[in-house]
Amino acid sequence: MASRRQEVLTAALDLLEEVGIDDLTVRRLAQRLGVQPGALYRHYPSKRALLDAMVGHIVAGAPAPAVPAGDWAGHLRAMAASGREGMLAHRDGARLLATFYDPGPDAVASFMRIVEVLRAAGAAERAAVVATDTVLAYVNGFTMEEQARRAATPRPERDRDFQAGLDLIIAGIGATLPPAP
Amino acid sequence: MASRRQEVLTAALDLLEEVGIDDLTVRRLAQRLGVQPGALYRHYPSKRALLDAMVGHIVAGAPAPAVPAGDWAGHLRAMAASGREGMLAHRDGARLLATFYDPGPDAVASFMRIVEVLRAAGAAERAAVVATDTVLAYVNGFTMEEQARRAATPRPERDRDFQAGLDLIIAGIGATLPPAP
DNA sequence: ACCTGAACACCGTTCAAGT
DNA sequence: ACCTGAACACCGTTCAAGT
Repeated sequence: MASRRQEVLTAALDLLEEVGIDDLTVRRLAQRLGVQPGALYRHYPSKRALLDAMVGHIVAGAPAPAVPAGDWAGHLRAMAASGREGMLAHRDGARLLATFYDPGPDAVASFMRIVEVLRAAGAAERAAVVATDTVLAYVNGFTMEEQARRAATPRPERDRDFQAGLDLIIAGIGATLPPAP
Repeated sequence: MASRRQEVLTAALDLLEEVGIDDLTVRRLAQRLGVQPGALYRHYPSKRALLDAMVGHIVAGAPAPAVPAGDWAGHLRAMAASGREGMLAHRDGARLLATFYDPGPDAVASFMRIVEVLRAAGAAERAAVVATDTVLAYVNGFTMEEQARRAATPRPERDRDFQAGLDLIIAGIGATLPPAP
């Protein structure tokens, strides 16, 4: 069922967990698959292409949960949480995303969905884009730093701090919106 | 006057500008200095140490400008602007910082200064730390993405968007502070 | 369709030896 | 103090040839 291409990708994701991105090597991956290094180029045209596929798998694996239609803050929180979760779920996930993430049509679509939700709440087009971009930048910056440090602080504290910063941004966005009916 | 160690560092920073971080190689650097690769290890114990020194030079080169004592928002803006500026001033600056930045005593001190300014404005200790961390995460996340895209949008627009997002966060922080006398 | 064998042009790092 | 020469253990990638 699983194509050889799939198996290579899965092995690469496993290897990432074991050795981290710096030691994720074409040759090591080949060894783990019991194959010569050059053989992998049948399945992916370059290491870069493999890393792109890994990133695609990571972002696809963190779908935003359903949120009530009118709840713009809930949408923002859901996007933020699923973005952070997707990165934290994999060793060096944030660095991998930051270095190799090229937003595909799905990412653009989910970005636009958030913008629409904010527009529906009364935000002007530009304000909605700025707000969405700001939350995104915060999520990436926070998670990057969080994962770079060697987990000095326990997870519940980090969750609390993440939420606190996000609430600050959401409060700022809320102040620019017309009051709810 | 300039030590050899300094000259190596300067050459490395020049090379970064020319070829980018991915092609910044010990061997290329040696060639540029007219020297054998191994010779560089007299001056820096490892490539990693060299990169750390480059990061130190970049962060030191972006000092925050003076700001009126009571102006907490001005302090936040100054920190944000100088952080972004320092990264944008060098090719791959954001990626370099994100990957090799280990905050030294200077960075901690300037972080604490901002926290103090917020405390003086009436913020509780934790709220002040959260606010400072949030701005920092935003700056890093925004600049990272800004530099990753191949400068599709012109600089003035990017400045405007950066400011707009920052203002959102500052508005959120302001809402948690007691009103100014 | 998938892999081997073998090469090519590179890496970072070490270390005796030279001046 | 600084550098050479030479090696070591690696990289990513290509490609004819095999099954």
